[in-house]
Amino acid sequence: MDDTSNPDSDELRGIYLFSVLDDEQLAAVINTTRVVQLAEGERLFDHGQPSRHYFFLRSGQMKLFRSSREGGEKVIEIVRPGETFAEAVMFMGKARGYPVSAQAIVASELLEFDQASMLGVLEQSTTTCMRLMAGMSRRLRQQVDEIDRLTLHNATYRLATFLLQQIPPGVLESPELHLTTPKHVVASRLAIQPETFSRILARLAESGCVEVHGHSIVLTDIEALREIVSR
Amino acid sequence: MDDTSNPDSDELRGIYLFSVLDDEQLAAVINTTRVVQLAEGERLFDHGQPSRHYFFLRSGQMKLFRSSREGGEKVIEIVRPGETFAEAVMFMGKARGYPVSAQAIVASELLEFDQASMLGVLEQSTTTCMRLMAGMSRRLRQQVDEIDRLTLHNATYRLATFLLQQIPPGVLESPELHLTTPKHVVASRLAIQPETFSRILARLAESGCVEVHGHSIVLTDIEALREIVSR
DNA sequence: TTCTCGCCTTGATCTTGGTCAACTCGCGAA
DNA sequence: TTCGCGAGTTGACCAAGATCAAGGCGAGAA
Repeated sequence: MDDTSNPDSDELRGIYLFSVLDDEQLAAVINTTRVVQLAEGERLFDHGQPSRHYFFLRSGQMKLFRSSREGGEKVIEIVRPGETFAEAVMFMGKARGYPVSAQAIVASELLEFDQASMLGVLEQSTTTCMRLMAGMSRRLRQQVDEIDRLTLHNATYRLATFLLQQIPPGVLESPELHLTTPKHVVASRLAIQPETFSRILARLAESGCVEVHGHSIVLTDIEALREIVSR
Repeated sequence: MDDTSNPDSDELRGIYLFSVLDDEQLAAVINTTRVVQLAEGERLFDHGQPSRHYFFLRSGQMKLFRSSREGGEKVIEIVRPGETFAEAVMFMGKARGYPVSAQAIVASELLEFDQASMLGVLEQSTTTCMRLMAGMSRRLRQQVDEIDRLTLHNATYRLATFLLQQIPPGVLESPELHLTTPKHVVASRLAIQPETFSRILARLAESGCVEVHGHSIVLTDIEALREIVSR
């Protein structure tokens, strides 16, 4: 499929939120959908900005983050192609605006959906409501896990957990991970400074858990990593 | 109203999830509702335990928390009378179970609702779906705020934020707060050790922001607290 | 009343991870 | 090819908050 084309029914039905909609409902969504192209580093929206849209990432990579006045930045989530984000925002009342900022890590292409049209669909389709609620519920649980890691565990634990999560499903032994995200962004995702991230990774390499060659990380001793995480 | 009685329609309609239900739907909910009494320190459910119910706190106080293997504990939320909790869990699939543990801080009385009956209601009432989604969305935002505070701000900031949030609406000047929760639980809520909590509060008292007498805290200089938070 | 048990406080010390600074490495542009 | 810049790494040092230890204090029981 042409990557820069307008969306068609098939593409939208592949998105979990729209998969059960009938043709008419789908048409209502498509009518208010736009394709958005972002260059590397470009902002999609800012924390606090009134929210009218939610998004589907077709290609590229986005980060959702919070900033502090002193210049600190915490990446809340890294969005990968095929994922939606900001769907949950439409119930917060636009007064409060987006809870995070969104920026393209690399050049990205997105579909921009209208909140109002989605609300109309939700009124008609409890099934879609259920799907959305399931998605929100999953995210809620992830946030609790994140708070758990931030408060009950140290930086090494968080990094080890991250590495294990990156293992593609089905791979059993010594997988080679290719970081598609700059290390300093991963560090922020894990609430670690870049220097500390580098040091911890070096220590893991020294103890034989991993081998690092630039963006490639081979998990040579998965059991040792699991040991760190289960302790 | 008798505090230990079974719930009636009026009480349930006061709960945001049920306020728009018709008599028949309400009856379905009431049929599967139980009153639960907990003594101080008693557990309601544990992290990971299969979830079948969600709850409304009639009286008392509950804490929702995560534990680590080493004995650490992080309070995710303190539940006060009139609030519901674990509503969002019903979409996660019972396989995963409750994302936190729940324990009574003081003797408490709750209403226990059945997830299955609620799912039936949601199928029929998009309005109720909307309410539930609004509630989940609000919680999602709160969690992002929490992650923000944990990663981008220090312990003093978190404590000052907490104190300002405790001000009853309408009070403008030098409010006197009565901690209904043990300080070590508040400390855990803020991801601070009890010793550090005590020290920071002492420092705030010394600098004239607050006056502490046991469980009573007078905010003598709200502006100074706001200054800490807005920096 | 006195005893006792937790909660809280305070002091001393330690540790993790942050900060500051210097340097390397690769890559794209001129 | 060289230059320049940004990402990453490494070292030295620092500080916020944790940990360990010792009392104090107040509420409930005897």
